[in-house]
Amino acid sequence: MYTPLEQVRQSYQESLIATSDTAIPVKFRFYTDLPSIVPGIDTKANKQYEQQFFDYIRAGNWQEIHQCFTDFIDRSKQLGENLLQTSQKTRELLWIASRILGGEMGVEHHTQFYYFKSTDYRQLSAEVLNYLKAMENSFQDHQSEFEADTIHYIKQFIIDHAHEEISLDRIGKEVGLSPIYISKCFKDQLGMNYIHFLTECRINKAQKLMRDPNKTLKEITFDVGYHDPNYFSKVFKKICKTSPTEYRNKLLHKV
DNA sequence: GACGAGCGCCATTTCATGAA
DNA sequence: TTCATGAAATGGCGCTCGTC
Repeated sequence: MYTPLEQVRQSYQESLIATSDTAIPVKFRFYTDLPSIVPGIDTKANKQYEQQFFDYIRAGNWQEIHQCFTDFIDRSKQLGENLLQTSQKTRELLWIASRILGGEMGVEHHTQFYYFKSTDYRQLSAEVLNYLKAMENSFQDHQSEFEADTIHYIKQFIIDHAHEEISLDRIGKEVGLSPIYISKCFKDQLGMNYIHFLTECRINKAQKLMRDPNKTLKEITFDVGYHDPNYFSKVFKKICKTSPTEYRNKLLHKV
């Protein structure tokens, strides 16, 4: 509960989340008591972890999603967090994952997050894994049903060859289709242009390469498929809202 | 490394055509 | 009618160069 008037908005938002499912068998819920996704670290870092978790869902990276939940439950157990609170936070994350899959990606699934019956952390882990398995199955069904094989192949081809000289012409020859037709299908099915997808692949790879402090930005520029460090810097800033140097400094805790 | 200007090429869009 | 492709116009991307 908040007393000052200026905190009404915060109170309202928290109430919306807390009351999102009336089927939960608890009388009271104290939102601020819920543990964070990574117990023991600050709020900002937690936000980053949560953002990464959402990216894993969007990318369909189920191995990492499983790992996130396992890590969260293990850490909560080690820190002696209350089981009910951990269970509630887990439900919240599952619910968000469900919203991303359904709302953003059109994945139909019928998993109901009523409540966990678990009486210890081991059972909680097992229940969560079951929920995740069901969600993953829905995701896989959706993929096979709606994503044409050709577009899937082209996506993989771009990911695998993003660091090379790549064009719609080359892809067209690879799959035996017109570059113009490929461009149209790509936009229709993925909602983004071919070049946008290619750029994101390159920037993602660059972000990973920046973890190596021995690699210069010039080297990374060439490693990801660009030929000009200046242009790479411009594209990186446009996509990431920060310069390559600033990003790397934050990554390596040099701020 | 960051930024801006300028240029050429390429991707996208729109419309049209032909084949099945 | 649908699918695959082509032509033309247009806008934006990618790059170079110069400067700080």
